Formats: sequence, structure tokens, C-alpha cells
Amino acid sequence: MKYDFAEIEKKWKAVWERERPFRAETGSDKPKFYGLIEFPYPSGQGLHVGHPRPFTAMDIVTRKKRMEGYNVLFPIGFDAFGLPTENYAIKNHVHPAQVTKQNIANFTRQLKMLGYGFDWDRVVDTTDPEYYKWTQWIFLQLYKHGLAYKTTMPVNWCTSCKCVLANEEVVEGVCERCGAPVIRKEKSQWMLKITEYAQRLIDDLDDVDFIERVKTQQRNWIGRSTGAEVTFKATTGDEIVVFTTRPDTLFGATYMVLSPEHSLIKKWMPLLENAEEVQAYQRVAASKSDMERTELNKEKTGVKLSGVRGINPVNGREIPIFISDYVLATYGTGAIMAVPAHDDRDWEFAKKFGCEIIEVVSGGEDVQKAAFTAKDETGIMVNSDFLNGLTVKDAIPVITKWLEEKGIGKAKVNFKLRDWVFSRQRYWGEPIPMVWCDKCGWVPLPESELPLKLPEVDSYEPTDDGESPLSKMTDWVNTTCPHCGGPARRETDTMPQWAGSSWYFLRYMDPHNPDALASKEALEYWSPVDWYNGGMEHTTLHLLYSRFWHKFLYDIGVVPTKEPYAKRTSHGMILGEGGEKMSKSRGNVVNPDDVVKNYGADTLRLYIMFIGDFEQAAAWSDNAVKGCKRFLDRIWNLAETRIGGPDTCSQANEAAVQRTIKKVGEDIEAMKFNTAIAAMMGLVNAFYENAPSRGDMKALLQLLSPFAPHIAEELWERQGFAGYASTSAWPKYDESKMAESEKEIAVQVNGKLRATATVPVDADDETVLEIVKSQEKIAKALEGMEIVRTIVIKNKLVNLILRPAK
RNA sequence: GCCGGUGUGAUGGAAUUGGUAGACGUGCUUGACUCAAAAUCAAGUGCCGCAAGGCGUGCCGGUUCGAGUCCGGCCACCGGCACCA
Repeated sequence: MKYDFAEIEKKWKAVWERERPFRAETGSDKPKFYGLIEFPYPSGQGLHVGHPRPFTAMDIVTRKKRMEGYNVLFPIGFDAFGLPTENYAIKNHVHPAQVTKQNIANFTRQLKMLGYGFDWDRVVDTTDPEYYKWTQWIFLQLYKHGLAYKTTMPVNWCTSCKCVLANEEVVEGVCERCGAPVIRKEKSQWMLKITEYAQRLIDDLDDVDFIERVKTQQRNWIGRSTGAEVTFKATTGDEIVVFTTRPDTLFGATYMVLSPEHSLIKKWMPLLENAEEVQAYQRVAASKSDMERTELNKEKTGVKLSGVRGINPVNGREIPIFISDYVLATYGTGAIMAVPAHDDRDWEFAKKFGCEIIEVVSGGEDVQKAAFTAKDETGIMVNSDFLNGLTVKDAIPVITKWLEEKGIGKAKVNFKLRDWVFSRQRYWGEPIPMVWCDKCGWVPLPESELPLKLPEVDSYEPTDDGESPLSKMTDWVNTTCPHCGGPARRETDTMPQWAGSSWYFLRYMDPHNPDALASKEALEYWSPVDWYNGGMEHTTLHLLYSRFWHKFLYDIGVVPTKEPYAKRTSHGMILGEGGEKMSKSRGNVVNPDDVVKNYGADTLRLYIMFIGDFEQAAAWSDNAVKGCKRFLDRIWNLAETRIGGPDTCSQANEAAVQRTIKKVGEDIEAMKFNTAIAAMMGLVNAFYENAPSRGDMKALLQLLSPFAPHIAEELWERQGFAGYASTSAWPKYDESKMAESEKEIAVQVNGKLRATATVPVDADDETVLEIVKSQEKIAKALEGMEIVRTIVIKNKLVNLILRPAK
């Protein structure tokens, strides 16, 4: 009989559906293992072939752990709030909840089709009020602890989504989601103080097992820099605080620059002789989008304030003050001291505006020709009074201490990370449970009133005026103040998509709990996530946000660990056949449904893991899929009918079986799924040479089971082994049985490979040399030569160093 | 500019961390089966050469008995950050 994958896969899915062998049990005595994948956004297109890569990988890992005796939690859910659903709903005049329901049903069908060992009793859906009740609850806790606040500031505004975006959602000046230009818009927004956690988000990376590129990317994004804050005085008597990473260069500060938005400018406006020019510059700067601001970074612009000057606190010198958009309002203090001799940007600006350039660090080229920016021991301080003669490195603590003693400065750490803009002017998101009362201000909804459900609205359409669709629902908006009982209005913005995903892994631990986001015991038992695999694109979004929320929940005693994830890995993208990104317009999209229909889920799983290095991008190849199908066919042919005899390994195959057990086990842990599969292919090839015994086959089926669970289960049954392959005990290997009696070693002459020799394993050097020298080729090479040196590496090679005999 | 990554046959990719480069898969060639094709099975397949042999892991150099692997200097491509003081 042929390998009828469709029939077999249907059969075993039914068994799993009935018996639920992949359920996790909170509180079991077994050691726990929590494997996590990023829950999908249930789009209308259904599962993409990119999805099965991380899903299958973690399915393999967790299936192996289960076989090794762990109590495994491998959950699935849906991150279902979001714009595509809302847009689809608008276009087709259906409720987003309806669209979500359909999409989740389709995703569920596809995920089950692929045979994943999820615990289907723990599915979460972020749009379910029983779920978002707790998303809202966390928001209230953040508010109560002063980490959520509403403020008016210029924010990123996507012109197409008609919605604000977090900094993390703006990529090269355009919207991360839709690619439309992002402009600055002054809006009142809910913000979360992620900056309060900046230091800990960096520091605690040292304690977790994240792949290096994830750590670096997060560190880059948080962007820590150490330096000092220094207070300059203006001739008006006002104080201007600047941040600098180079307090050592203070004597070289020859002018100051304020960002165009700096608050002092407004105050000084009546004093300025060129007020009109300054205002014009401010207007131009304000109208620039992020993109324009960075595109124009080649040419410095700015205006000198006439009528006000700054005073350098170290030497009392009066210096000019400029405004320029190369100084950002949102970083540091929005003001800098400029040291053109030792900063490229200041140098460029100084050249254009004719500012004085004073060298205070010697050791570089002429500072009139280029800035000297080295920060190490190469430079020696000059023109700097009491700092003269010190290296830059030594000067920094000296000047910092001096500033502190004089009360004009202090050491300071700054971060690039900004607070998280948390409101969205959209319908399909969690309502923010806050009420505005003219008397009491912002008042949080009492927890007893959660969940605050999304009301039904007539239109989900975003509005051009930047207000949420909810704002038109006057019945819903108008409410009473929970505090004073007077008339009040609800917040009409909703939470961003990242809200629900910032804590979902906690809900999996206890998904139906009505009284808490999860019970204490469940949190204690399952925390932390042992292994979390996900996309690099979430490194500075979801991964960072969820670490922030988790740390907050830890601080208020809700969760037991500082970090949510013990280990984080990441997979490469699946590209189209030619190595290009899959897209509808290129017509190179592969649909998992089609692959499963043509080859079966087991083949798809196997291929997607065999496609290449898990961490690297890989191009789809229809031909290579066939190779994996062929591999399963070959196993089927060997094991379709019951093999007789005892359940032990055959002599001919034992060493190969043992080696494969070791290799596959180690490779799964190291995410080298491609070589694990290659090893199994090699074993099957060996079985074609020496027919496998029942024991040989048993081991193979167990190794195969995490990768291709359906066929493994079917053949397991056909062989008459007890229970199920997927719940059997992971095979053990015995090092002593892996050794062969003979080994082929390399024979080199003067470091060049000349022959190979077969020698007994672990033979002593003399024996090996004797065998080697008797080789025809080597004997020939030895003629007329003398051996200067011999190198013997046990079981590997012999290298003879020769020179002509005298 | 800063940070991270990658470079190996026709092709996707292996290589026990300094020890026979190219495992495994695809493709290709040949043979068996077949009226034929597909499927399957078997053999071969880094390059040059009839052979002996020589050359081969982006490039140049170094260390070593021995380098894909270590060191120094480049080049190319991919990703992240970027007027962050």
C-alpha cells in the first residue's frame, strides 16, 4: 500500500482531538517546560508559509520535552485586535468581531491541519472581553502607579491610518504597517513611562539567554549614554541646562544651540532683535516631517538669537545662542553646548555660521580642518585650565566632580528610548478605562466595572479630525464620574495592538480565571517562559513592551519573576522560490493549504525545518519539498508491515542508530533542525543497506515523531509498539555502543592528504604508523626520504613530515 | 558614521570548534525496471587534467606539522540604529 498521508493525518488528528494528549497540567510533579511562539494575528489571508517555521520548530522542541518527561505548556492564541480587520470590516460593512471570528476559525483549522501539539483548552483571544478585562486592569495599575499619563505633545501621525504611532512603529519616517508618510501632530495622548524602566531593561539583559542580536538591538534602541548635565546661565539670568557626553570639552564650548521648540525661546521672544526671523525658523521646523528632518541632515540650518547670550560656567565667557533643528527637543534637555573642535555636527555648524573653534583636546589633526572626536587615551587636554595634561578618560571624572562641587552640573545618564504613545484613534482595540470629569480630572474606572466593553457603533471609519470613531457614540461617551458622580466623558481612544500581546503569555498559564489575570499558583508554577521563539521584527516592539509590562507587574507583586522569558531565539524569513520576498504582486506566495493537500502536513513540517539554517532567511523550493516527501515514502516502505524479532537494535545498525539518537537530540536543543533531519535521512539510507530490526525502527520512529508526528504514529501502531510514539519515552543513547571497531584516518605527507588508512579504533601510535607506512602510496613517498617528525591524532589522522635523506 | 550578521560546488546548505572540505537534500549523468513515460531502485557528480598530479571555502598577508575554522588588513552583501549631543 502507498503512503496515504491524507488518510493517516485525518486519522491521527481525530485521535488527538479525542484524547487531548497535549494538555498541560498546572501543578504536576513533573518538571515543567513552557515553550512559546508568537501568537498570530488572524488575518483574512489565512496562514502564510512563514508561520509554520517557528511554529513547527517549537512544536518539535516541546514534543521532545514531553517525551523526555516534562510537563509541557505549549499554547496558542490570537492577537486579534488590529487595523487590517477594522479596514476589512469598514469595506465590507461587517462588524470587526464577526470578521475576527471567521479568521480565527480559519486559522484554527489550518493550525490543526499541521498537527501542532498545542493545548487547545488554553486558547486566548485578545478581543474577548474576558481577556481584555485584564489588559484594561493592567492599564489601571499602571495609571495608579503613575506610569500612565496623558499629555499633549507632538506625536507621530500616520496620514493613511489616521492614527498616532509609537516611535517603535515609525521606520525611516514612514508607518511601519502601511508605508505612508508620518507627520508630526500636536495631540493629547496617553503615554506609558517605559523610560522609567530603561536602565533595568538594559541591565537585566545580562541575566537572560537571548540571542546576541536581540540583545544588541534592544540596547541600541534604548540607547544609553552617560555624561553630565551642566547648567549654563543666559545674559537674561535664565538657566539653560544642557546634556553632554563630553563634559571634558567644556572649555571648548563656543556657542549653544537650542531646539526650535525649546521653552525659553517663547520667554525671550520680546527681547529678541530678530524675533521674526526666529519665528519663521520655528514654523519651518515644525512643519517638517521626520523624513524631511533626517533627509536634510546634510546641510545644517539655524538662526542666531540676537539680544541674548549664554555664559560658559567654567570660564565666564559670553557665547552666542542659536536655534537649530539638529538639536532635538525630545532628547536630553533639548539644548546643547557646542564644542566644534571635538564634535562633527558642531564643527559643521560652526563652519557655516562662523563660530569660533577652540581646541581643548590635542592629539588630532588641525581642528580648523576637521573635528577631533577620539574619546580614548589618544588625546590630552589643553586650553582647559585645571584639566590640562589629563587624558580625556581621566578628565571626565575630574570635571564632573568639579561641576558637582560648584553646583552647576552633575553626572547624568540619558536614553534614546521615549515614553510609549499608548492611544490610538481607532475602533478595533481595547477601550481605555478612563473618564474625564471637569471637576475631578482624569478618573480611572473602578476595577469592578471591567471589562469596559467596546460599544456597537454605526461606523468604524477613522475620522480626519483625528478623533476616534468612538467619540461619535454619545450614549457611550457620556457617563458619570466614578469619583463625584457628576457628568463626565469617557476616553474615546483605544489601546494599540501591542497592548494585548504584552501579557498574553501570562494568561495561558490560567486562561479562564475570572478573578485575576492568572492565579498565583499558576504564575508560580509556569513562570518564566522557558523558551520563546519569534521574529526579529518584534525586538524593539512586542518584545520590549512585554518585558516592560512584566517588570512592572513584578514590581507590584503580580508576577514572580523579573523577566518574562528565560530564552529568546529567532527564525529567518521564508522567501519565495527565486529568493525574493513572498508577495501577492510577485505571485510567488505559497499557501500551506496547497502544500498539505499535495504532500501532507508531515512533509510540509519536515521541509520547512530542512529548508536551511533556522536563523537564516531561506528560499522556498518545490523540488526540495519533493525530497522530503521521498524521505517519508522511504520510511513508509521500510515500516509499513510489521518487522519481526525482538525490540533490540541490529548489530549492523546499532552504532548508526545510537549516533543518530545523540545527534538528533542535540540538534533539536541547538535549533539545528536541518542537520537533525539530515541525520535521520542518513539513518534511513543505512537501513536500505542493512534491513532495520524492530529496535532500529522503534528508535527511528521516536526520533521522527516530533518532526512528522502523523506518519510516526501510524507506523508505530503498525509495528505494534505500545501506546503512542508521541508520548513514548525519548530514546537514550549509549556512547559505548556508538563506536565502530575500525576507523578510516587521513594520511598526510608534509601536511598534504596523500592517502587514507583503515586502523583499529584507539590503536596506539606505533600500530597506526606501521599500517600507514605499509600503504603503497606512502611507501612510495618515503623512498629516499627521512621522517623528520610524525604527528598522530588518534582516530583522525597521521601527518608525516619528510625531507630528502642525506 | 555606529552596532550586529553573512560570504563554502550548478543549487539549499554540512563540517565533532585547529585535524580527510562539500554530510543530507535538490539538480544533473548513467544503468535497472517499462512498449514508453512517471514513480522507484542502483552508481556517479567541487574544478582543471588522458593520467601522474595540481587547484580549491570573498580578497591579500600571517601563525601552525596542519586553517573554512585562529590573528592582521581589505572587499561585497544583508539587517538594526542614526543630527541622540
